[in-house]
Amino acid sequence: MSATRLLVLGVVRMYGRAHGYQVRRELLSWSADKWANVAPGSIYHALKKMTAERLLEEVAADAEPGEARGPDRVAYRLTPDGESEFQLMMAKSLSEDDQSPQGDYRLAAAVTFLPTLTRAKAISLLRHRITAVRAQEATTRNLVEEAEDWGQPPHVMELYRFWLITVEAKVTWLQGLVARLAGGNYVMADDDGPSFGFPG
Amino acid sequence: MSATRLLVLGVVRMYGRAHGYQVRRELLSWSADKWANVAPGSIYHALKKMTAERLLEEVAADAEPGEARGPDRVAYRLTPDGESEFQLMMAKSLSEDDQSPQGDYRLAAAVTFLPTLTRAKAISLLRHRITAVRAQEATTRNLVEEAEDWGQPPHVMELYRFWLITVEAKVTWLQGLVARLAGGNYVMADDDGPSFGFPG
DNA sequence: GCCTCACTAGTCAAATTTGACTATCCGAGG
DNA sequence: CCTCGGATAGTCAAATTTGACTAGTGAGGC
Repeated sequence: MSATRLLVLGVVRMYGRAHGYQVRRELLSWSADKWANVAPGSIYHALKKMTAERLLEEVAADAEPGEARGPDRVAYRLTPDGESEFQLMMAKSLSEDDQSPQGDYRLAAAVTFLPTLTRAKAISLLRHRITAVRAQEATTRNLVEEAEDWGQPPHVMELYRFWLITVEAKVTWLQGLVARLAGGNYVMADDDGPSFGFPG
Repeated sequence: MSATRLLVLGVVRMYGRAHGYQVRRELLSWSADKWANVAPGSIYHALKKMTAERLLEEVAADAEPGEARGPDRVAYRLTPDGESEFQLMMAKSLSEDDQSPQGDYRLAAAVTFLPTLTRAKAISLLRHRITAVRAQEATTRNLVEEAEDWGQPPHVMELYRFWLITVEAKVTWLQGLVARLAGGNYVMADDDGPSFGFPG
């Protein structure tokens, strides 16, 4: 659903085992408080919610050498359900463009974890999205071209124009990204070599 | 703060006197549930909140001829405070680009009410925003060009690219809008002729 | 006359988000 | 030894958002 869920799940997954503050720090270091909504409370909430949904499970925090500090320190890791939910959320966030306010933040979150997918999968999901966005683009272009007759105050066309130019930009970027992926950029889950992808 | 507040305040202002369902219908007819977050509950909440803040006041609903239907039907209208708050929100929403998730929805909401401003004011506010967005554009462009060194996994650059292309699109549109305004398009608050602007 | 359907108008509990606030530990400086 | 700042780790009440649900009214069909 929300970008926060995907981000939190993804960060725990990438650490293998993480407690709340670790996730929080990581997300802050990505400035994710800016482009998604990740206030501290939301993170802890997401962790608990997903634990209740059996996507995460609590594990004893590693008592790291020489550390017995501070509060409780519950750590989390993904369950098998969490792993499939993560794959599902990635697929949806990359491929579906639900022109809702949050759509782009989910997209951005998913791109963060892009190397966790195989190259072919990533390309296929993004192509799916391109189709969807293209359809929107066409609809909006029509709106802009025929809006005059439509009984709406003329300045409303500016909104359509704004939408259109945004959507065009998105298509351009998506196509570029697909091209770069197809051209072998980035180390994906099915590549070898120095892996920046996160181990499962 | 939120786009909803501006939308609700603006719709009440444009009707002069409106009850909740009127606002809701109007906003739905703008598909504002898609590009801002206007669920029914938020609208009624905003109305009550702003009433508590003395931006709106309750007035007896016009008992329109032959109607005594349904529930309570409280109507609202702007107080003087509400009027200045509206002007303030318009100014902020148009001129400040707080790269937060909600920034663009506020912008869109404000554009909806653009003709309530004088031409000069609208142009000046938008120019201010262009400056701010340009600064962001430069920052992001740097990020894209120097990201390699930055110790981040390379695919993260795609995020920057996405941000950059979005920001570029926004600048293009803003400049176009300013040009159209400067060229005399749209009937603004200080124009005469068949006014589509909303009477104060 | 009665039933259904759609529109009108709004309520409310539950879910979520916010961000200021609490509390612990560590190291440096005095 | 004491204290003060900063990082660590998280909590919690309040604010906000969500959207399914309630309930009155009129029009049209049978």
